[in-house]
Amino acid sequence: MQKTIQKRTLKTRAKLLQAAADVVQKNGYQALRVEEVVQAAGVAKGTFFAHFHDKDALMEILIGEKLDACLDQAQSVEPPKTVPQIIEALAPVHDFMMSERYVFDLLIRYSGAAAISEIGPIAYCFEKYFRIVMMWLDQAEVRQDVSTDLLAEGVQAFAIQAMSLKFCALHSATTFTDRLETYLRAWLTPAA
Amino acid sequence: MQKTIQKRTLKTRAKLLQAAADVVQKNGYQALRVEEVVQAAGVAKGTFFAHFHDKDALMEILIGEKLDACLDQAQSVEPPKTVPQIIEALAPVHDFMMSERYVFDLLIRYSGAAAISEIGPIAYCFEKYFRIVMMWLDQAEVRQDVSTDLLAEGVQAFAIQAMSLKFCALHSATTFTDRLETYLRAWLTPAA
DNA sequence: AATTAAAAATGACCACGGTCAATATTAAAT
DNA sequence: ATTTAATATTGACCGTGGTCATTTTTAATT
Repeated sequence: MQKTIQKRTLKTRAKLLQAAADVVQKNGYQALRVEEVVQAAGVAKGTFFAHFHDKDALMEILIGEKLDACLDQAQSVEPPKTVPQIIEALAPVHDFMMSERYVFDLLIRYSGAAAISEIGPIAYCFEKYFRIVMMWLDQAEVRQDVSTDLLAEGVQAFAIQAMSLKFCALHSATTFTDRLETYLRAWLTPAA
Repeated sequence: MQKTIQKRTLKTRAKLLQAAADVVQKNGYQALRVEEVVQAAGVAKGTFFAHFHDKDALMEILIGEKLDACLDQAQSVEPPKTVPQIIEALAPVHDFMMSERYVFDLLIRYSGAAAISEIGPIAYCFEKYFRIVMMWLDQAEVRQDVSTDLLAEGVQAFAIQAMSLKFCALHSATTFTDRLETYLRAWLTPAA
């Protein structure tokens, strides 16, 4: 006999994911308790950890799914060509990333998290973010002296920087959008 | 009678900090347990939380102190003028920031953490990092079309990006230094 | 020296994430 | 239909961060 997945397994997993989504819906990601999820799903606590390595693994899935949807939304509009257009197009993505401190922290923590040959849902999203921006930049009015790969990586770095500062009381005089615009103008269209 | 600080308080606090430093010395930051610290200090657990709001608050102090020392070290050398020199000068700082995944995560989490009118030790260090880099850039061979403020913020953003990717199995083909050099050349000396 | 009220220390207790040996269920083989 | 071995579920239990009512200590006042 070899490893076969029972139908029950898929059902239980679906119940857990649904229950978790419901719990998040009610009080946000930060407030989620494993105990609450298993009660809502009608299973024992041990079952949870048979399906997800730890609480973070569940969060990665939930947040990853949502972020993926935001990226699809960003990709569905007309490809932006200027800095303000790029920022506007990415707004749904950035808004979700900043929606909760907890979400932002988890995203950063798992942004590059990948065991060998097994990329996590959040790392996958960061790759997708990168690819989308790169495709835009290929057709946009930006500097041509460096590769679009590099430019796209920079956009990501600056977006994260601007989001970090958004959570900081000290620097909150400037808005996220204004700050990101300043960064990206200097990065994408230097010596203007 | 008004709030007066007893001599005992300072002594206990010093004992806790010394004990914590010893514990970190032995097994690193990640492995530190509050229970171990209070035992080494010879006080009760409750005392710990009378002195520090939570475990993170202690970590902020310990890691902040160390990072501050690294920044002093960076500042003690001849002001760098080129990108490779800047990277070399910052090496002690970056090395410490990347020394443990736990350290890096905590640094990011508290990089902008500041209650109104009370800046934390780590946020203070990020300010210091920023000021040092800004001073260097004022005298360095870099682009002049944007402010050194902005350039220094960018250096920080790219350094964090490069460090994040360093912890990622996927992108580990390129070294941290090489990646940061690519970023900073494009950022500080565009259209070359 | 005795009194006293603020300040500090204590440790039993709780919350919550995570473990694992024991039990129950599934589905393939007979 | 029965057996059987892999697979899934269970819930008591543990580790560790954090709380708080109670007790002890300090230092100013009489």
